[in-house]
Amino acid sequence: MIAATELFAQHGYHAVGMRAIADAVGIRGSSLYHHFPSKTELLYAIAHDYNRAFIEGQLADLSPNPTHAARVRKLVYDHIIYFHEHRLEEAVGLRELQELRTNAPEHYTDIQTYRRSYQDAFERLIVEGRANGEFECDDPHLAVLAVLGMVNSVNDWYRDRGRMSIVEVADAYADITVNRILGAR
Amino acid sequence: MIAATELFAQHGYHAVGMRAIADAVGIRGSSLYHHFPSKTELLYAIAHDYNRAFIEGQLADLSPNPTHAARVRKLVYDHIIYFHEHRLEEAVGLRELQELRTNAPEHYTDIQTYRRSYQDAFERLIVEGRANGEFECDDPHLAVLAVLGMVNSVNDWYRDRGRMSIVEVADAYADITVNRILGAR
DNA sequence: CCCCCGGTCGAACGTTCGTTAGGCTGCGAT
DNA sequence: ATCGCAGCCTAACGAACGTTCGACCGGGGG
Repeated sequence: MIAATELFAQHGYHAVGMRAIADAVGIRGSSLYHHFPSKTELLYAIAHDYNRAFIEGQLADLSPNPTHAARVRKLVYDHIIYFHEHRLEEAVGLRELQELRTNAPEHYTDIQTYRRSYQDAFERLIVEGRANGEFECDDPHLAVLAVLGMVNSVNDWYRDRGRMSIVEVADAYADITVNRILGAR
Repeated sequence: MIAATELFAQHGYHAVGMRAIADAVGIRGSSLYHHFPSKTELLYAIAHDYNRAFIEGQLADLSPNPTHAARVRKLVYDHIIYFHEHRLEEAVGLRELQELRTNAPEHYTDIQTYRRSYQDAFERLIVEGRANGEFECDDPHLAVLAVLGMVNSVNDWYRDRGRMSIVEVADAYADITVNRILGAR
């Protein structure tokens, strides 16, 4: 399954055949059907496992952080680190969702539910932080979308051999999110 | 070509066959080869025309704006409006670039040059604005990447029947960019 | 009037696609 | 010792893929 993830991430779902995936793990194409009932289900398995692991990990342990600002900072920081470590799954999970939408709608809505719960939790954090005076922010809903767009785009340009390390980027983006976009006092 | 753009945007480059494109314009698959020498070149034509039109339009008339803050605001605002009006081309131009990268590298670098010139112009604006005291911003390069990620993600969630109109979103994002991320005084 | 040629067509090329069917092998449980 | 079964295999299915070829059709210029 991780072989399929790499191939999907690199070439795209439709550009990779079952035989190519099988080659990557040293078996024949037909043998894949003993592990996954169809190519679509294989894609779903990748996207589902990845989203589930990411979101459950992210939402698990926010309470130890004393302030909402610290929680948001940790959320953004961990988000970027996790996305970088799992950038292949992420590329598949985002780019090929359209495929699930048209070929397996119930699996699509399933994954959308996960993503939505993450976005909602994030927004709740901002609303609460604004209510107790930590944040100064006109539109929490829009702020979440802006922040998520920002952090999700890191993998589009970040390269390991670049000017900054990934932890420096994560730190800087967490700063921008909390101190700038959310206007923490 | 606009028919091909719609199909590529909706289903992805590899999921759409030449015969499907031909059907959409009322001819047979083989007739397409009198207009484009190959499927790859058709994709390139779409991506190239779109990127060229967008970037030349964006960088044309910034000088009338008095301050750098006003220029950045207009850039972000127009960027979002344009991306929304041409969201199909944009989806193709971004998502299928990988295809050009592996199948037609010289066309890929060609388009990357366009995108890079846009990013550089944006960054220059921020550097200058910081130099004359309009902006307060630690890392202009990172700020550009953050802003571009933010504005490029609008089409992933924006729907015409939603809470806000596209001009309201463009306004709000321009505000966030100038007043928050760039810390305009 | 005829000729040229851009545009379209049907047919076919060889390849690859996702998927199925049936058979072989080797291991763990009974 | 025997059974069941997971896992892999080869072979094949019909369909679709990108692309090429040669022919035909219609209209504008000589």
